[in-house]
Amino acid sequence: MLDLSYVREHQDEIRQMLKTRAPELNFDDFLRIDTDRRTYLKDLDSLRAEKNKANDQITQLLKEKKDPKPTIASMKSIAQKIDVLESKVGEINEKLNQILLIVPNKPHKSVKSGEDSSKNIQIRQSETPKKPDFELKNHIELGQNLGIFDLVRGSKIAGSAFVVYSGHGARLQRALVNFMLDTHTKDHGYQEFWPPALVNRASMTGTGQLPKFEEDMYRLRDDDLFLIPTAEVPLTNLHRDEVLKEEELPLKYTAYTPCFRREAGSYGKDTKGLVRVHQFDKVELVKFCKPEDSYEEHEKMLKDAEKVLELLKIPYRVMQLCSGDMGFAAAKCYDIEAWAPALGRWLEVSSVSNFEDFQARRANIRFKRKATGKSELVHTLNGSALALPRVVIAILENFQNADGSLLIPEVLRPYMGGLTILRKV
RNA sequence: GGAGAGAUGGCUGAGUGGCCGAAAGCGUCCGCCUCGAAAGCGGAUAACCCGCAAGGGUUCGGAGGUUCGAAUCCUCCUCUCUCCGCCA
Repeated sequence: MLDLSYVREHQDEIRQMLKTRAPELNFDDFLRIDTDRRTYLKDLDSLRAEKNKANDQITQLLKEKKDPKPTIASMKSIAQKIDVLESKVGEINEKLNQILLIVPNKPHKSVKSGEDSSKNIQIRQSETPKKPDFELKNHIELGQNLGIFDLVRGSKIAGSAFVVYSGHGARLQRALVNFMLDTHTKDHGYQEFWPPALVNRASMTGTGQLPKFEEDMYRLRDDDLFLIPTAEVPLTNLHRDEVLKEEELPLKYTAYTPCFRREAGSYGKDTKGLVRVHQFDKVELVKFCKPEDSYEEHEKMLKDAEKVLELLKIPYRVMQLCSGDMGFAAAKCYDIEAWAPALGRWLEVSSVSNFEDFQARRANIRFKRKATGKSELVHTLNGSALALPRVVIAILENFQNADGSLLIPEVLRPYMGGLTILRKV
């Protein structure tokens, strides 16, 4: 959510931003509603001041044992006027808030403007992926041959785009989760959490999934709960409606959770194998920090996420997203993409975003600044580190041998009971 | 699922119709003291909205209602705690 007075004072900038990021929004309507609201609010304030004065008079009269009847009568008529105006203001507030909640964040000045991913900028690349001297099998064939996951049965027990891992594949999930969590807690100083996978409407609104993207979420209608699409939601909402202490910032949190995405409207895209599934596992990083630190913390978080791929020795590149390719709530975003040689594609395995105060304003997350004694909104950041299925794809396709066996990345071996190579069953 | 109790500032907690934006304590900040600190003493300290300011307004879990007037009374909702039931 943007700051209303900022919007008011930077109309041209916001109008320009909405053109690319939310063309369906009628900005003039919005401004008109805002003006109306301010007019009514002023009237309401002065009426209330009158009422309060009358109220004091009544108190005084009662104390002096004089007759308060005439003052009570005039106060009654003021109260009626207030009632009318209050309901009007209530309606307007509702309208304004509804709009404000679907206005996307404005990109940071370092973000290039552009329509889609073609305008993204490559920041760096770990190494040039090397071409093997044998014919590569894709991850689906490898996975099936090695017996580590089963899409047909996933589809039988849940539906299409659900997967069941088995045997060494199941253990690989566990290994990846533990490896990633250990890396972030021991080497990068994040505090570990194990949050609920179901959250309420307020939480989903706080991080920006609602109200705009309700269609993309799995929802439990009877209880009005939502399956989390990412651990960002519960982790960020840990501090919803809280005032943090300046000296405890930045807070660095990490969690493994399953993630659930309906992927409504994306049928036909990436339908192959593990690239896009409805339920997947992910280790997430979340930070709360002071506004002046957020861009530095953003770069650090990116490095923390990259480190996982470095350790796994998976080729990757870092892209900076252009304005049109960024998510709704982000002010700046990097994607990390892992190389999948058999698919011949870079696969997004992480998205590292700085939301500035966009989520903090929605979720009311503040900190008390010592120098001023005032509370301010924090900046929130998050990044995947990493999403598992595409990492599995990258491992399978990069570490396969000519005979169809799979080399286990060195850092994972301790988590796989010392297993170094996975052979056909 | 049933019965009862509760929700007040950064935190704990008093307040049962007007003198309450709210006692007290903790915490925090400033000053005194000290070589410095601790302790002690004195003072300040909720958030938000409108306004250049003076000032005005809103907010006691949320939404309605009663009343001239609600933290306080009534209704509904949410959450927390205790007991019972069920259960991994």
